[in-house]
Amino acid sequence: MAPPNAPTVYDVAERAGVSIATVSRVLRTPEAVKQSTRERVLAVVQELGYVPSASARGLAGRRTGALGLFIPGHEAIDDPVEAHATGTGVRIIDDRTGSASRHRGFRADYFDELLRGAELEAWRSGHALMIGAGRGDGSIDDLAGRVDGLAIVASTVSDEAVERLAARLPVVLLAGGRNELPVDHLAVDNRAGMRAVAEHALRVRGPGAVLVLAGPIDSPDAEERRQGVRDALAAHGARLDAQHDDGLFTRDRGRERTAEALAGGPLGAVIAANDQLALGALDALLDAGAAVPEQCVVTGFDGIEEARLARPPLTTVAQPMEALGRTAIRTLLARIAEPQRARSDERMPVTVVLRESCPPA
Amino acid sequence: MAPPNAPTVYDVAERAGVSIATVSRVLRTPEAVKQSTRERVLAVVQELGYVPSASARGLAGRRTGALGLFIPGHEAIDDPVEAHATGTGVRIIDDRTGSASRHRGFRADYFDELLRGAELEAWRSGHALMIGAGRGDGSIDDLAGRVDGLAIVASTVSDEAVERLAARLPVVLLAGGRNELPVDHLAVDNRAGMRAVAEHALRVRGPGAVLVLAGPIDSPDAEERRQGVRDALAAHGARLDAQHDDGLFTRDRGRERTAEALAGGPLGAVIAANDQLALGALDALLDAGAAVPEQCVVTGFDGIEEARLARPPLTTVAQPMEALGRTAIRTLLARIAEPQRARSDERMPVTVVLRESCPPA
DNA sequence: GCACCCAATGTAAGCGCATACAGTCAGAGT
DNA sequence: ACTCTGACTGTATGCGCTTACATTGGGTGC
Repeated sequence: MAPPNAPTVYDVAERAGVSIATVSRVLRTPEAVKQSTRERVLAVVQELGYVPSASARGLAGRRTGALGLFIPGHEAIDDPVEAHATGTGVRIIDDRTGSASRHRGFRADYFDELLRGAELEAWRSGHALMIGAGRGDGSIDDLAGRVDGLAIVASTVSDEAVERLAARLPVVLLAGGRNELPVDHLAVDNRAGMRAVAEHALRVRGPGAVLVLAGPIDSPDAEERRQGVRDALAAHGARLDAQHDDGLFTRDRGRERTAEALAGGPLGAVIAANDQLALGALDALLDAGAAVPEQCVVTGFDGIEEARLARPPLTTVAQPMEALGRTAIRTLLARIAEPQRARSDERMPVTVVLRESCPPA
Repeated sequence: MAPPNAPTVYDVAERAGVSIATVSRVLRTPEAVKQSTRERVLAVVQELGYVPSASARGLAGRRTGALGLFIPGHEAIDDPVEAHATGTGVRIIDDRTGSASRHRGFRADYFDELLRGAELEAWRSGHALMIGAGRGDGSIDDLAGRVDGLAIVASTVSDEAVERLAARLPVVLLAGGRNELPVDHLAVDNRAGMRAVAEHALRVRGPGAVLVLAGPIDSPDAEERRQGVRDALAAHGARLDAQHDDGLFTRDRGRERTAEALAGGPLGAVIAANDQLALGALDALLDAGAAVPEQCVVTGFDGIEEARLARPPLTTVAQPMEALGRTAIRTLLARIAEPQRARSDERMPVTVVLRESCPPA
């Protein structure tokens, strides 16, 4: 069922009555081979089911023909549906409320599109795409040995590792605000996007206080968004009665902090640094019986699918994930083509998506 | 920024004052090297930022250390949010109803988990995971040349291509009912799952007719599910007044057919072969003012996220996608370890998830 | 003190392919 | 008829690593 008898150039060459160089040429530079020869060789290739070894090709050609994308690792699995998968037969569970989340949120919503964009662009350029998920610097080394260029989602790997890798192959860093490293950098316009949505929220907010859920203090992205909120607050006149929370990027955090704030008085707006926090805020507001958006408007950031499907649909700032993926690959290709070009530091535009949770004025 | 000066074993060996064989041993079989030597070599590896070339290793070792997963290709991109991504700055759009879908449904909901499972398992076994998306037999050849084993989602590649590849390396076919090919096969228990959910639907159905949305006639999966419905109908007494539709797997199809059926009289149950169809049925029922589940119950199949978030939440049969991914890799590893083992043909269990659209009795 | 053995390391031979370089040969030019 | 040119094709080398086999040198047992 799986004999390790893969044919090589030698087999093809012998059978076609040519040298291995000709076989190689037929595959790499077909126009350099006489048509009759080419056809004969291709026929043998077909007949033998010959597939060139990427290893040999990579070694001889000093390039692997693959590009890498390194994303944060998966969370542990803890899924009631999945857990069953070890048994047999059919199991029936009661999940009437649809609460049995499959614990994937972040990954599926955020990275799948990135991956799609990257893969599409890699394919266009004739490269394969190899993805790796962050599980320590070791795993990225493994990836690095297999590719001609590497796109790394920020915060998955230490700065030192990035620098070390960058000395070996083209690297582009994705997202994250930092860009002190001597590598190409690609991010979204967190600050402007956040400012835009925050200004809108402040403009249409209800009568209560403003709550800012600003996210982790050690996240460069969160920091830029925080700055965007400051811009918006400043633009709306000196000091607002804004409450502020620095913390996790989780839905639970959003719910807790919003509930706490509500205990201190009515809220007129919740401005969250990501969609998870905003969804948590929605949870708390609905629990407390506060009408969204009539009494309190809510905004998020990221544009995950769950925000769209929330009730009410969540106003947010959509990141162009697919475009990010595409651009990351393009940046990589540009550097591969021209190693000495100036370090790029691109910002991708974002889109404020106005939905029911904070509708147009 | 990207000097092509990657250090090799020779550099490390020279600097550490050993032979390249010793360097290789330190990395492959550390226990075979004296501790003092090992430490000296590792120090140099660290210092030079040495990363072994996967190509050279693959060529010399006759294995790439990578496994492949081949999934259906991406759909064309047609996304109002994404389309903006070529400009700059911040754009604002009005999507109050949350209808600006990002056109990813299938991919994100279905394959991300598969990918996660596969990757997790590959990582555990010390393999890298390479994913490829179906764009013709050519692209899978490219993948095949890079990996030690290949998991292929059925219906992405022709049977001939699968056979050809299987002659070269271990292959496992995922999903799909067919299994005539001489390769390992892995699927879910479509029939039993469908029978279980259909029996439940028939048991709790409303007073109207039963509509079966059976999916494409050329899909092996759909055929198995169709059989499951037949089983359920038979178990519920000979002939039911069931209407039947064979066709696409899309939401629009579900909506259309359900609307047509409703025009002919009230429905008591809609049993769909996948979640997209079921969601379409929900659309049509809500349009028509039919109460779900009071008047008509609805069931789907797959367990995509959107089913959980639908209103009402959709009763469905969840596939253990992550477990499928894991098992696919395990199957591959088993065959790599023992090429002559018997062809495996495993069925994974499914979970009927009862939600509001067809609640427990 | 000598033959032996084993642990540690070195030597050398490829792995399958790309490619620089060296033919070969038919037709063009003189 | 002879050289020259260019289109094709063959020869030979090496990419960076793994690994079978050879070598070395210190114990061990007698």
